[in-house]
Amino acid sequence: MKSQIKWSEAFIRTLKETPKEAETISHKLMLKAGLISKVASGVYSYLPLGLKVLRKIEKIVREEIDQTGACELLLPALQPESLWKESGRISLLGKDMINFIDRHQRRMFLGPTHEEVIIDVVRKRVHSWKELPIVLYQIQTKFRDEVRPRFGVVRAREFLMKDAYSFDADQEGLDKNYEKMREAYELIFKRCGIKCQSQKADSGIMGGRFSEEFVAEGECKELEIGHIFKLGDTYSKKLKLFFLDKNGEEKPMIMGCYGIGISRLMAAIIEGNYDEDGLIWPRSVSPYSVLLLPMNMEEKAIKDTTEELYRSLQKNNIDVIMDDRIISPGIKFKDGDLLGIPFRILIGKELKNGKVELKLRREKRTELVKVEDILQEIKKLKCKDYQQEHENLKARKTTISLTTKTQRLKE
RNA sequence: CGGGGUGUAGCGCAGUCCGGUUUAGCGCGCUUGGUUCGGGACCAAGAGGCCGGCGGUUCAAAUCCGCCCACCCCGACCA
Repeated sequence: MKSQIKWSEAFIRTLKETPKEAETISHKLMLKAGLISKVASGVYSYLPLGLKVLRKIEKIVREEIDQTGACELLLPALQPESLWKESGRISLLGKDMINFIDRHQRRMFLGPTHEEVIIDVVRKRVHSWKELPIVLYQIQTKFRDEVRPRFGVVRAREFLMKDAYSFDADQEGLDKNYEKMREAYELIFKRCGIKCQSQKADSGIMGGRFSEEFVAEGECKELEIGHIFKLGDTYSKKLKLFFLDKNGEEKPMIMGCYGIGISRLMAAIIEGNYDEDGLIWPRSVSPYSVLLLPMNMEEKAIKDTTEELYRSLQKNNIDVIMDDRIISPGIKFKDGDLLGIPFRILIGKELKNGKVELKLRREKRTELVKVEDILQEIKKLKCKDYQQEHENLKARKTTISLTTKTQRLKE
């Protein structure tokens, strides 16, 4: 996906009026800014801008989950009934499971979750305590025929999810992996720019002994964006996921599973970051970092400077979108605000003084910057993000060492 | 699934109660020409609708009746 683009060539269609189907902020803004397009109730297309955000979120999720030592894989959406008969969960999930009969008269499901499939993968190739622990994850589309889809992407029938599964020889192992995952979650949500709380939860259809859900705070009141479970040996026993321990005894693996609703996370981020003019993306997930806003592309000096900045930002690996449309400025301002790109560089009347105007979407203030300094200025501001990243890294190390200490104390 | 609501042009709406002056309008958007150009510009001329679908009542239906469909909201559940 292009990290720099001309507006005229991007497939961006904003809406001046909000479609009446939307009532919540995130739903309204996603439609207005042209992030998504509804296909059916609870079924959405992600337009280029929306996909860009989704990919940025995925990137953060991958980085943090990889950091825990988990390995990414990709499981099928299509699942045979036989596996589900083994786990006995068909009646539990009930009508939420989308199913059909294939041409050979076999019933197939569109995966609402992947415990059955991942266990099948693991049980076919892991048989010894020496191979444990194992932690696997994927980012994939889930299908659930929700009774009542709502709020756009918040509760959809087809949605993107990160789901991880841990396999351990014993409860202590599970506790350790669970803890690691929980720490990763905290970092993920922090990096995505949302405040989150974890709380004990009902394990629901997942079963197991213990679970916690991560709830986004703020106006989206209690939106659950992540859930982690200590599953124990329930699934292992049913699906015959056994291994031989040190004494040669056959034992069920101890499992945990960990989900994050990626598409829902996107909605949660919006709920916590907007104003009356539109979206305000946290820098980490914004579709582009910089918006170049030339007042008039038909004026040579403005056009040349804009294109020069476009190239130099590009060269410096900074995501940039250039509003090269030949339309009245008001539209550019409104669209720009609606899209919520963190940095806006306006190229206009100050150019005769050798200056452009820098504005942060989140702030009201505009700053005049010399054309030749603007790149450094942007880099400097972005640098603050890197510092934030470092702090996150430090936080990660601290929490991990703290955990280790706590564990030692327990021992 | 239970309860409530909506369906008229791409989007937002009026008209529906009380059937006929309606050739079904308005705003935005769209097309063409011109003037504009620092916060969704202006003028002019256009294009675009079996009024969600099917059936019924009637001389006559967007409007009344029946059935169906789609979508939204509240509830239980979820990422």
